[in-house]
Amino acid sequence: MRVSRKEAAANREKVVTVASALFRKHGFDGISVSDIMKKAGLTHGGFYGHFGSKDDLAAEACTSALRGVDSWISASEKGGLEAAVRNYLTPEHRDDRAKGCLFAAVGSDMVRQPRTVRHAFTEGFRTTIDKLVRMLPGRSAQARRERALATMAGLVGALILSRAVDDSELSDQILEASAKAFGRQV
Amino acid sequence: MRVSRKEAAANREKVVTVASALFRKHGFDGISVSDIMKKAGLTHGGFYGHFGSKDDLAAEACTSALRGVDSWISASEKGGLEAAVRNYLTPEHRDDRAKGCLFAAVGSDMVRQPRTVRHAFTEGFRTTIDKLVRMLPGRSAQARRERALATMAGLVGALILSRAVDDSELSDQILEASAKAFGRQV
DNA sequence: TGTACATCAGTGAACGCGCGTTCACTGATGTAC
DNA sequence: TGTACATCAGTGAACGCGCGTTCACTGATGTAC
Repeated sequence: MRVSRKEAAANREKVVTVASALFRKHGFDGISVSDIMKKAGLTHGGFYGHFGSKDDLAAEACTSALRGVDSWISASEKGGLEAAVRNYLTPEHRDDRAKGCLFAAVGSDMVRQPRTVRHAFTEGFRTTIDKLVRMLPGRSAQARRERALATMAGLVGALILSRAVDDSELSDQILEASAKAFGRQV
Repeated sequence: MRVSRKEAAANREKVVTVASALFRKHGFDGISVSDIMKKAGLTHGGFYGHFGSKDDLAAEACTSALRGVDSWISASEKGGLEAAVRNYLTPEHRDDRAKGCLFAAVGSDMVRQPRTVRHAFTEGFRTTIDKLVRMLPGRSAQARRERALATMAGLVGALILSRAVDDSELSDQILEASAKAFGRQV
């Protein structure tokens, strides 16, 4: 059953990618090592040849998920802040957690995660803020950074609440009101 | 071992109160029925005399936790929106999840909860927005409501991110930048 | 009001289950000659 | 380049554990007379 090193490396990467989607969809406690491995086309026994623990995978999966920020930022570069906000607060993003923003997918669970996972999350957050700052107009660097922090908070909160609520009309209203508020000058 | 009806009713209420704090602190999956009952001064076997399931308790605990919104709103009534924002985005609120806002405590997990729990959350959210709308100045009712929705999103997102991040300096910056942004005219 | 009995709130052992993790094994890959 | 053997990626059964839930039991409460 041995597999070439190249294949093994590809398998490992597949597991991380699959995990980053499944953790976002189901939460860290909502998906098992066994199910992750199955979705990656493997059996659960091989897991510990690649990762030290489920938590270790979670940390890597966070880092992997946060690479998606790049595509969001670059897709919004021309339109500036308003485009970034509009691209983030869409019904499609709300309805597809597996491919969406990690901050919104597991944000309120992060405080209960082990050090390594929180650290990966935090580094990804810093990177995101830095990229957002570069998109913003504004006088001082300080003012731009403050605005980036508040805007990110607004976006994450809006997406989380729009997902949490069980009424699709209210959910749409949250997205629209937030897009309007955070897309213009705060 | 039987206990008077009055005591039984008080025990039931105690379980709901304790659960509302423990769910906020540990998340729905992070605390067991057994531990909740222990914290309420009872043993786990009696649980199903009061509740149909852990999920049923979770729904009641959400409703209970959302009654705390009243004290936040009334404590901020004189100072208006700015006071409400300042009262919400404090380090104390960030550091005491058990007594804090349910939206921020379990927001990103809510989409994965059973119908009854999401419904309790949603009704509490509606009530909160209605109360917040009444605090806001502004022209049309529509504009005030939109502003309330966006502000609540900003507050919840800021609190969640300030808790998620593993760097206390960054955490404080999130709170301060968000308080500044959401406390003034959006 | 007092007695006799039915009720039922709470106890703690036990259940089945799925979880994260371990391990002996398999057989293709990689390497030494 | 070809052969012989060591390596090790992946398999699937098994582990101990804690979970939500059930149940037979206890004994104080509530009620009927």
